Amino acid sequence: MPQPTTTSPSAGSRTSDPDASTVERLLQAAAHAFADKGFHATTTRDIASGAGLSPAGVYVHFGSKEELLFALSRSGHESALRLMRSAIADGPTPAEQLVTVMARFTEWHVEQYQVARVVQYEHHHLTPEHHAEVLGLRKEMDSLMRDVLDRGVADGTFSVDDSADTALALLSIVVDVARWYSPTIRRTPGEIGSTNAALALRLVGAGH
Amino acid sequence: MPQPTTTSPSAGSRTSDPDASTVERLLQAAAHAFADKGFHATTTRDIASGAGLSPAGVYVHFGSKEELLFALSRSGHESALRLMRSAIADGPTPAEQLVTVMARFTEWHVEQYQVARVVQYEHHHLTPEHHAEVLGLRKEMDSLMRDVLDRGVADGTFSVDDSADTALALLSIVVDVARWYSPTIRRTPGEIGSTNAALALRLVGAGH
DNA sequence: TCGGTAACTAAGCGCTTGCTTAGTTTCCCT
DNA sequence: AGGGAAACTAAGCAAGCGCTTAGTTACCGA
Repeated sequence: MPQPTTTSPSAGSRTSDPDASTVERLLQAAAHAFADKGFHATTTRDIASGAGLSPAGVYVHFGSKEELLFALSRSGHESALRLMRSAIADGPTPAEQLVTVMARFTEWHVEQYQVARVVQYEHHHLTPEHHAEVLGLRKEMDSLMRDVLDRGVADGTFSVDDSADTALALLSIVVDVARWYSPTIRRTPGEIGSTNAALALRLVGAGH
Repeated sequence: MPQPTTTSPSAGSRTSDPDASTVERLLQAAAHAFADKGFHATTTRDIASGAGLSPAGVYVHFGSKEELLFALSRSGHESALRLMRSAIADGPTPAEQLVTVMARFTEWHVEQYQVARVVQYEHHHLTPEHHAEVLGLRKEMDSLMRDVLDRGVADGTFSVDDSADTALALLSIVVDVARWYSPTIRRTPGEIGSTNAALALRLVGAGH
């Protein structure tokens, strides 16, 4: 009964697009709930009703609540990494790479702020095995950012004391968006993105 | 029976200084557990055994788990605010105020990283009333930082596009320390503090 | 000396949790 | 037409949760 003709089992508080597939709706509902209340404060019943299913319906598609978190966390990390890589590939110079990666990665944190929150703040609730896998992706983000800085230092456009410290600060500015952003804020993703890109240029001494 | 002569009721995993008062030990154990696993993943039994008490012993001193979080969150916010104010009072110029506030506030996030994590990441689990009280303290932090920037812009030492955006980025760099710091890291609080202070000077265009 | 008070524990209550089981419906392949 | 797999629900189980109750111990002022 994929499309019931009359009413759905829990007419309550659906938090996901009713036209999406069941797996997609479960991921959306889980992202919504995990971002809002955190992994442990979210019940499998929250997720089920958010996806328009009975409590048992979750387990047709995912073996556990943690498996849902892992699916969300892994795909979130992968799309963040993909976005960073393509932003860097698009910039001909380190300065343009830095601006593009800061702007687009910031915009992603705003537009996908629920997924971003799960990615940045819920990954330590994964099982040790899943956590280790995701940590590898996080280290890759870090070194992508550091490599941009190192290239800019090498060709003389950037001047930074320590590229690891500076990369961490740049990522802090971006990651923290997922903490403070709320959809009630009136600034657009593009505005926040270009603000952070401009701050990045100052941090690497490329404004002067 | 404040000092049992033989063995304590739960000889298990005490996480707090056994010489401190019971209330102090409860706060320490709660800070430890909330920082490590988050508010909802922490059980009152974790806190009790961390403080060397039976599960019921918590309720002699605190009415609920949330009341413990509130006590921790409020006193944490208050000591953070006190620290910011005194750092600003100690600096004769906006540039020195910025350096001091960034260095000391960063050091606090490192040295008190368990309390800092609770302060920065657990406050949304408070009741609406308690949350509102703490939000007032957080806004005060924000405007303290913005005021430093505005004074530096006014006297010509800083050049920033938007003091609110820049203040947010500066606080992001500091707050994010509570996310990434771990006691296994070999850098000292002083080193991390002066790194962040130097980054701050670059962000406000005071390095020239 | 002794009554009151505060700090504490053993036991457990009622509820919610993650997840399972057994069964129903729908659809598709032959 | 009819058999089987897949998607789903109703009901509920065992465990763990926050917190309470009833009682014990230790201490302190009169």
